[in-house]
Amino acid sequence: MSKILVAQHNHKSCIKQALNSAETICKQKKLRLTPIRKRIFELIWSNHKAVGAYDLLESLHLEDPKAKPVTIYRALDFLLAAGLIHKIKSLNAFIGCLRPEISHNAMLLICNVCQQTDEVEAQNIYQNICQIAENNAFLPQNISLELHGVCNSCHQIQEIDLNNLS
Amino acid sequence: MSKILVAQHNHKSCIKQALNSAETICKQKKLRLTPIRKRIFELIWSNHKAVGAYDLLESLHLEDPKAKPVTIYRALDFLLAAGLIHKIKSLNAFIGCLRPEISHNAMLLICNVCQQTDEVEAQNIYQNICQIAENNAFLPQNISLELHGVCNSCHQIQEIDLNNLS
DNA sequence: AATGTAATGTTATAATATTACATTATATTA
DNA sequence: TAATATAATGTAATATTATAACATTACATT
Ligand SMILES: [Zn+2]
Ligand SMILES: [Zn+2]
Ligand SMILES: [Zn+2]
Ligand SMILES: [Zn+2]
Repeated sequence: MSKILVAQHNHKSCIKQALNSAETICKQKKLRLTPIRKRIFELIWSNHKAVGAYDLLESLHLEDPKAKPVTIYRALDFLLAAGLIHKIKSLNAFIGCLRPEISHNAMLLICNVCQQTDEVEAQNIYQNICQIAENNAFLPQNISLELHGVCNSCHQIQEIDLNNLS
Repeated sequence: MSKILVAQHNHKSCIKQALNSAETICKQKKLRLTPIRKRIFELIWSNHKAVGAYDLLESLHLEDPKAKPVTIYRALDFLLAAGLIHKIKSLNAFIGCLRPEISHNAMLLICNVCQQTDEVEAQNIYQNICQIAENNAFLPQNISLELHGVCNSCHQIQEIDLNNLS
């Protein structure tokens, strides 16, 4: 996704790749990517917007009207533990991880306009953060770094709008 | 708070200072720190642990049994907007800001053991973050940086425990 | 086949947060 | 000061997000 206008990208290949990665990783880690878990993973990957648990439930209801919240949350717990998705705490929403293979100290970029979320490498940031933590005698165990703002695509649109006004 | 063992500090002076700052800031910004808002601010400052909205409601109920959730959330909204408190998104909880006077790009250090939360200066981190955002053509508007881990105080206790075991 | 463990089904409920509208307090200014 | 506008609070209802508890089924291991 990074630096690529979302409108230009072939999302079916995103989904395909995400599913491939997920299956490989689960095979490696001996985790069971059951049909429910896989389906919810697919639903999360239906686009690049963070999705809430109850949105997922609504989608799942189209296929399984009897599905309950706990079904979703269990699948989400599994996918989180497997490192296949991220929880965006500032939105209480979930997004597919872009680089589940590698241990990723990622930074989430969340667009306030189109809601699409990107994930970028931030290894240096994490090192700096850990240094500051150490300076403060704090032992970090879990870091949550979320940026809300305007993505390139939406920023360009805004500029176009401003130009058209004048 | 930083680098000071919490057990050693005089928390009444924390509260006093926090209230003084809040009143000064509200006067400057022409914001109304009404009795309700002030009281909830005090309740938030009752210690250095992040507190949930419904915990606050429970406390407030001791004084005003008719208080409703929306009372709390309104006060929280005001205090957040005034920059007097932070919301810890990973906990759905709130904590008094340690440096409300200055525009603060802070980093929250949340202890998984004692739940006490510290806030440290992280100007450089924020610059690095913004640089990475820029590299990715992303315009940052709001940054949320939360570290969960073990604070110095709890870490020392753990070491003592380990020593005693052997 | 027997057994233990993991996953799912099902029901209920907990925890967090907001909407809508009425009322009261405060600020503005005629 | 009285009239008016704006901000704050009261009150009730409801929306949203998440978990607990226990029964049943599927799967893995022996
Ligand atoms: Zn895509
Ligand atoms: Zn966007
Ligand atoms: Zn203190
Ligand atoms: Zn601690």
